[in-house]
Amino acid sequence: MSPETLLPPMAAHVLEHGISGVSLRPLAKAAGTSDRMLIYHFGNRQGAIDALLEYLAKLYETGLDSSLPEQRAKNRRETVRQILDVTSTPQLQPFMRLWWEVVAASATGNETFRRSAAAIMGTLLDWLEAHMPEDDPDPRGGARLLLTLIEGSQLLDAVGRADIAEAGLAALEG
Amino acid sequence: MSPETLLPPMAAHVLEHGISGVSLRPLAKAAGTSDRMLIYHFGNRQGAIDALLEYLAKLYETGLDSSLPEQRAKNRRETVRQILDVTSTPQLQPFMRLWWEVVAASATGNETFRRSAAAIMGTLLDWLEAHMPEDDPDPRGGARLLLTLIEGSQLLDAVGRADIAEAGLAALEG
DNA sequence: CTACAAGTGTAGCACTCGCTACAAACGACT
DNA sequence: AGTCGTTTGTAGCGAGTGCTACACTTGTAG
Repeated sequence: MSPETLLPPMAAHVLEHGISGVSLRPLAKAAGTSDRMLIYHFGNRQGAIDALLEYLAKLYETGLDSSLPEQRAKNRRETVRQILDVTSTPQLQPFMRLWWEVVAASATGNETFRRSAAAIMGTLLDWLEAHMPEDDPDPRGGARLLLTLIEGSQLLDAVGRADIAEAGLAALEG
Repeated sequence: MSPETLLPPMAAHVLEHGISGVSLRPLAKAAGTSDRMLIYHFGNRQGAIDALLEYLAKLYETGLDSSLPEQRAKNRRETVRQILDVTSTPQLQPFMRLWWEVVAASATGNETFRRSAAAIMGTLLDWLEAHMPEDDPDPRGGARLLLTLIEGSQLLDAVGRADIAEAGLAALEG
């Protein structure tokens, strides 16, 4: 069984059980193989995690790309909504839970996780810049403002204070 | 040795090594005692973590309160700056690393962590509402907008994209 | 057919984990 | 002096950890 065949079921496992503290034996079982084989294919535990992270990031970005609407919104608030509506979807919740693990690991200085996180932020920023309202006076700065707001909203949602982000968004001009 | 005496060195340990995956023996060693005694005082590992979390939240809130400036800023951007300047201080970095662990645990549904996180957001929101610019047209909504921005900025900082938050903040009106 | 590399199963090592059983020391009170 | 509840040390259990040694099969190339 090749690593490529292994990755999808492994990804499903970490999406359900978390990635930062995942251990080899349950991970291998989820992929129908043994810890012995994971080490063989990925070198060591960290290698497996790195491969998983790369695979999941790709999976997330393509999934996001296909879910986000094509047309631009007519104001900034709606542009934010376009992203939040997609990322709050139930089937993306496992990815969001993973996201917080990635952020936490990034904050401790883990370079693999940080690269992954920075790349995802880059992707989102690109999408935002390309989907700012037609008449926006400052698409470049505006996109960065909105990305900051989006991440803050997702955080407040994660800790059960979505109400704050909701009211904050309502107070955004335009 | 009472639990109250134990908590400060234990808190120092988790501030350095993380709290979500902390194990009893190193934690006990940091406090000059044994795993045996931690179980005795806190019942079990979760009890120790809960007590630590409560202690650390209090510590953080009082530290923040004393570090934040008294007087109001003259515009929203400066209000945000007041908080970001404090939380980006080197000596608060361990608390920020802990914060991401708390958020990640909250996202997985851990109620202890979520309560703690929600309380901290409440404290911050209260401070913001009380420190909005004098002439702000919508202090209530504005404070919520700024809290969302602040959390987003901290996240982007954690993943090494502080540049995005910086530019986003610059694009904020007022 | 043979030789060799890639892949895989079994067993196990040395370690850490949370937690407990048991017993001893200790101080306060009668 | 004796009794009793609180606190502490020692030892260890059963489970899980990452990883390795060794033997074996399998597919492929000469």
